[in-house]
Amino acid sequence: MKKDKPKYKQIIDAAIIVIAENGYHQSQVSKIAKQAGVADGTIYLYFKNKEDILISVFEEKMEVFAENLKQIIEIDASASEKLFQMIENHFNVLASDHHLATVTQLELRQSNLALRLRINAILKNYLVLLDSILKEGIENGEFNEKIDIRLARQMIFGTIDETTTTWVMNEYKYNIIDLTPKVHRLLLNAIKV
Amino acid sequence: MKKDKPKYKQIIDAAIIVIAENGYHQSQVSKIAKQAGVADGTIYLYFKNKEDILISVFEEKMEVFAENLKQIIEIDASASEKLFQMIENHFNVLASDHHLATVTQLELRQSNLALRLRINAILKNYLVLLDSILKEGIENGEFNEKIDIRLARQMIFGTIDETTTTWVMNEYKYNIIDLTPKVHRLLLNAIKV
Amino acid sequence: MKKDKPKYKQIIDAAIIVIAENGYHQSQVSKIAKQAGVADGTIYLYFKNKEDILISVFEEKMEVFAENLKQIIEIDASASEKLFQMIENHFNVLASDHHLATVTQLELRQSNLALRLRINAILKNYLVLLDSILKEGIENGEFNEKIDIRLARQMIFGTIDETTTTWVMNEYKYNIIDLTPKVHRLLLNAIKV
Amino acid sequence: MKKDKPKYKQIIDAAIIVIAENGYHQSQVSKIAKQAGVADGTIYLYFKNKEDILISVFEEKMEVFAENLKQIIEIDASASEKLFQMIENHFNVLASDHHLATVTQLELRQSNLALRLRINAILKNYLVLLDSILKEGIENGEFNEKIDIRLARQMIFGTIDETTTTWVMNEYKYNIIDLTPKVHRLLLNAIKV
DNA sequence: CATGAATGAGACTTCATTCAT
DNA sequence: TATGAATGAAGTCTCATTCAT
Repeated sequence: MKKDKPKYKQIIDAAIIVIAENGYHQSQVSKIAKQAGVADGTIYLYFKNKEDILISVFEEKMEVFAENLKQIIEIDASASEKLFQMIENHFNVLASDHHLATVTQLELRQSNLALRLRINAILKNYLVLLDSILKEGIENGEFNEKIDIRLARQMIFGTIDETTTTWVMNEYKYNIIDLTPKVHRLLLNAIKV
Repeated sequence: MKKDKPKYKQIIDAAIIVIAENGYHQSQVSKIAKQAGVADGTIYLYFKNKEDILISVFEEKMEVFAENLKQIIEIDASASEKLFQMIENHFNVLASDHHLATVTQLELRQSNLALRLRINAILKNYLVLLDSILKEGIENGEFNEKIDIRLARQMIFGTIDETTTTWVMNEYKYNIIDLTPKVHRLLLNAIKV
Repeated sequence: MKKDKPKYKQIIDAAIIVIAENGYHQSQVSKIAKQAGVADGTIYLYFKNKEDILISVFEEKMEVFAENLKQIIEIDASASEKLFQMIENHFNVLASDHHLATVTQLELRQSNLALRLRINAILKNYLVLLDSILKEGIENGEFNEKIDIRLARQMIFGTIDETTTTWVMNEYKYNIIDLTPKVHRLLLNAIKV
Repeated sequence: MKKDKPKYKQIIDAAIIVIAENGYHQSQVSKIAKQAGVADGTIYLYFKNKEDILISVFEEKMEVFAENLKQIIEIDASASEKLFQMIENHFNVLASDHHLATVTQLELRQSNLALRLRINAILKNYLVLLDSILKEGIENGEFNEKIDIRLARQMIFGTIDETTTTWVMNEYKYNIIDLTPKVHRLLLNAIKV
């Protein structure tokens, strides 16, 4: 499996650094290769093309979110508590890696539509997990049974995303993790019974 | 004033069509000129450069949102009702011009960071108006005085944006205007007393 | 006669100023028109095309050199004295109009080959007059009869030109008129008996 | 070192041929690449931009003049003899490569001012060597101690340049090398005791 | 005579990808 | 596996000139 070879991760990590520091349109394959300490051609032994690098960057990192979220779902707690954990986790991961935050919130969005559609497909797994929290909350009477799950999911994701992007655009001036309780309360208000 | 000359609007409208139909990166100046029925060089009598066309597209169209929102604010109605109108207006404008919807929700986001920052500056006016609805609601006791206005604004905008983008990505399969009551109720729940 | 109309000279003078201040490649027709206080199209009522403006600039100004030189030739003086006057006159004209000096020594040389060949044709008249000074000097025994007139002319013109260009490139730091005696002595040495 | 790679010289030589045959303004990078037998992009592996090609052309070729002149200075001969050799060498190099002659005397002068200033800086080395011949002649009593070295240098260079340009403009109709004795005698007269 | 809005051809440079070593 | 030199397609913008008013 290519993904397990050291150079694969080496290139992914190099890509995040290069994109965060130079911006999407200034992140040439040669720059990524240099940062990764390999030759340009070597990139193509591990990735089909440039787009494949970017998708893989997203894939690898979304996995972290999804992994964490899976664990959160499995803990023994209320749906509301799980929602809290989810928000906190989201903020935590990005707060601990500003390069990653810049890349996912700003730079990767400049990619072409095709890439963004593929990224959305990856995101879907994350959103499905979010759905399961919502369903659980409705079933156990924590959340209002009348809410439209799809809309609620879009609200939650839209709010987290907008909050994070604003934080990145403000150059991490404040600690985004501190926003968790407020964001949680706001969203909970919207969906609770 | 250049903006009042017919060719100015002609080019703006052509740009929206070309970008919506070809995608951001396949919208060459020559294509826009052809669609507008002018020579390539004529574009540069009305716009400084290609980026200037895109900013102007956004500026011109955001004006519509902002204008409408200003009128909404001035009507004699509750803050809740104004919020409803705002959401409905947002959906209305984009539902009535799918080209515009595609451009603002998908294509323009592929622009480089510099352009996006300028677009954000334009958006600010819109967000300021949204703030005033929130303030009014808090003052007259409709909305919870404990809510953080900035967060509430990010939630509202994030939700509307995410909802609209999902609708565009689903190729306008359903009527987004119909979502207004549900979206409104959800958001209102989050902020009402 | 077009040349006698006020706008003709107006445009010629504007061209010199614009070229001197902006450089050859930054001297668009529209800039010259603006400086002359006429519309772009008006230029084409007086000049066939842009090249025609530049040739006319040269023609008009070379006329001054040639006129002066003709008078110098006609005065009652030795050939050596006439050579002195010629050098002095050349330096005088350019020293009294730095814009003109910049244009003839630096900017006009960037024109294309075709234009430069036409300029050379105009120069010929000037060189013919120089030839007549040389012939006179040889005939009356002032200059060495063995010198090759064509070569001597090239030396004299080459020296004056190189001297002037150096002065312009040094941004008129010193007074070029003061060089006249030294230049004269040097050239005279080369051709005297 | 890029300059030592075969393609570097290949491109320089191609540039001289293309410029001589098509003129400065008709020498597109693609033409030079084609003549050199490489892809357009390859040019940019060896040169920063188009201007860099032109400067390098001049640099490479001026080196020949300067190298030869250095050897001339070192030979055991009178300053007058060295001056002769210098003139002859100058004529020899250009007579043996008409393409080069056209490029240096006519085409390269159409370049913009910035490029010409850089070319002048390269020329300076050549002029410094010429100065040392003059100084030597003055010290050993061959040349008049009263001459102004800078002026004498400008005369010598101006004369050689004007002579060569005239020859090129006359399309090499006569053998410029044959002019050496006459030019030498003329210039020597000007500066000898 | 004068205007000035409109035209449209034309070239430098970048960079993802390949392939011989 | 790994290299890195070479490829070549593709697009923005300028500006001399025209012509309807």
